[in-house]
Amino acid sequence: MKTPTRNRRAEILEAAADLFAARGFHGVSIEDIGTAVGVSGPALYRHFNGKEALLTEMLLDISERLHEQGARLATTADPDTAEAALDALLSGHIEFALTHPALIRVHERELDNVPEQARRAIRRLQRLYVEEWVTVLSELHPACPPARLRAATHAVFGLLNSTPRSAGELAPEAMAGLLHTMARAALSRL
Amino acid sequence: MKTPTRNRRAEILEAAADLFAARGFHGVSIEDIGTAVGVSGPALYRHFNGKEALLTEMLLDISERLHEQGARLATTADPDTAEAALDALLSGHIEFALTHPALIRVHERELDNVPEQARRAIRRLQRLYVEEWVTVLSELHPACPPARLRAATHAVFGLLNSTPRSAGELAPEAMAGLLHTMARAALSRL
DNA sequence: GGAGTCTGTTAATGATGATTAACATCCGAG
DNA sequence: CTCGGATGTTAATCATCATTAACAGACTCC
Repeated sequence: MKTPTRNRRAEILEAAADLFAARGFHGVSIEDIGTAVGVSGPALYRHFNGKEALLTEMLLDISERLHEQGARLATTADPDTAEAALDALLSGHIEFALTHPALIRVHERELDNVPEQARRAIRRLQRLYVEEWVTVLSELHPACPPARLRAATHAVFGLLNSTPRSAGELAPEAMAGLLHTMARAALSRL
Repeated sequence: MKTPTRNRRAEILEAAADLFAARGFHGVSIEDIGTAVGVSGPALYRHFNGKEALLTEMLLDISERLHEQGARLATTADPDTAEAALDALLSGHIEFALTHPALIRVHERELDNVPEQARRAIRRLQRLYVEEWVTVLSELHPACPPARLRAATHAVFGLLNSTPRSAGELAPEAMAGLLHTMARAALSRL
């Protein structure tokens, strides 16, 4: 029985993400998560070392995906294509946020519940992701100081990550277009 | 002893806001809050009916302040001054977010931990606040469907409320200016 | 100068919840 | 077959917490 095992972990992570997003890390019990995947309670310890370990793996995974995606899409040293790189970053982030609203929410909110060491690793990945944006933006706004570009990047993340809050108001494609337009405009005047 | 009493409640609410913002509602104990204001634990029950009641009052207060502020600043039926009204709404919200980052954070995150009835009241105030923005925006973008304006408003809130996350990167005045500029730009193209 | 209200304090009380123990199944490998 | 590992189950265990009880000082008003 090697193959079915792969799924359990993923199933658990997915269910836990939804629950954490809805009620917060401390608002969800191990038992809740177990129930959500059809097993009950302590069974989760066969797959994770504990509740914190579960959250840690979730956040590390998200941060890695965003960072990796960012590194792939921002690969542009050329000012001519900086515009294109920014559009790619925007589309990538929007796609992720619309596809995985629960993950975005958890990523935004639960870092403090991760044990110190892992938290540092996660923060590093987040920082690297931000720097990818800053690099692209600095080509578009050479005169703008890095601190300002960083703050602007965080602000745009706030805008793009608003998705989970306004869910259902608009169709996904319309929402994607709107977010892209707004973010693009917000970043045009720095 | 009439005067000192007034403070306790405010003190408690303030300390609780900071703690909730930092660790989340379920991550903070009554004892923690007590300690933060220099009394210990059950003393809080002399001022609030319980932990949920405390959070409820906090969120109601925030929602009321934002709504009241919005109603005051958006008072404009005139398309000529819609621009000015929007600027006022922006400045007001930014001022609030920069002055009370903890409150903004709690307001954004903890609604689900409020008991049903109060939650409805809070949601109503939030909805009214959004509608104030939508009203102003609809004068600036008459062709834009309301659902889109609402989504855009939520997105801008996400941008403006990014404050707690990028704290310290920039001086408050610089941050205020940046957020205003970005939000203005984001809302110009709908 | 005492009754009453306000605020606090320190011990229960009772739940809830994370984690671990002890005890089954199932299944593939040899 | 049968041994071992992977997965689960249920019954402890041990903390942490919200909330309530019982008791005490302080200050106001009469």
